[in-house]
Amino acid sequence: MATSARQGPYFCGIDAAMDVVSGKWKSLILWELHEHGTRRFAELRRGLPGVSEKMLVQHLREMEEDGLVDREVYPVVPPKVEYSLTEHGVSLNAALESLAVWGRERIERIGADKITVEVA
Amino acid sequence: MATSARQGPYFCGIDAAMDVVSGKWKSLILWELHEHGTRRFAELRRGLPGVSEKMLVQHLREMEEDGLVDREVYPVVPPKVEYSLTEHGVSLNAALESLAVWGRERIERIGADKITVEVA
DNA sequence: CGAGGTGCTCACCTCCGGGTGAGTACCGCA
DNA sequence: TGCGGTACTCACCCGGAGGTGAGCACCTCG
Repeated sequence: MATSARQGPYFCGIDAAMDVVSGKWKSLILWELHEHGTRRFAELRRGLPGVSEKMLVQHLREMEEDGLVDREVYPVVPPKVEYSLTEHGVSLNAALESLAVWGRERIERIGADKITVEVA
Repeated sequence: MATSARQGPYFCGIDAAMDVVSGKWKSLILWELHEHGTRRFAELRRGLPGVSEKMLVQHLREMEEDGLVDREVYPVVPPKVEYSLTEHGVSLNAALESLAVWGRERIERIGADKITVEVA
């Protein structure tokens, strides 16, 4: 899935969007990038407690293929790669905002625990 | 997962919402119910080509637990069960609308096939 | 001189979401 | 009489998403 375009036939717009967001960390990556603008690999890893490096790379690669994130590699001696949102990534985030609002209301309703991420 | 409240700790509102929509057919069920109002089990099954009965039941039960759908059983001789959206289901659908718009734009961009469901 | 950080890749394994197919209790229709 | 429809449940299996841990090439800091 990571190396091939997904583009499966869709029933409606929803699953076309879901396809792009499906993946345990996709939406969180989107959110991180939205909050902080440009981030390096290790910064993202630290910002998403619990993510494995493999999954981070994999999801970032998929999101790059989907045209959601930009990946800029600096050929310096200690490797440096910067990730940022493309315009499509930004607009997807905007579309997710109303979902986020609904989710927050749901959290209130059911009284679930919420992890508050410490922003270093 | 079907029989226990999911309520896991969430990073943010998005995954609280995603939790509720995660499942291959959840968003489509939501859409069906939104389009047609009240639907019977077999009507939903026919409206979602490719869904297995087990998955339909399972998803409907989860969505009932999550307070998204109402399930009304008529104790008549040929079994009759009607499903409809609760207010939370309706509001979730509204929140998904902007996602759907984004998804439709993405379909345009990548030129993916789209399954057009014939509404009988 | 070694530990640790940077951005990965690779191999392996586990778990569970989802599919398949059968069974059920009752009815109407041909 | 038996087939098909209604609304399920149950048992089983498979594939893939996701986790674990190692390795790598190079550098800097203690």
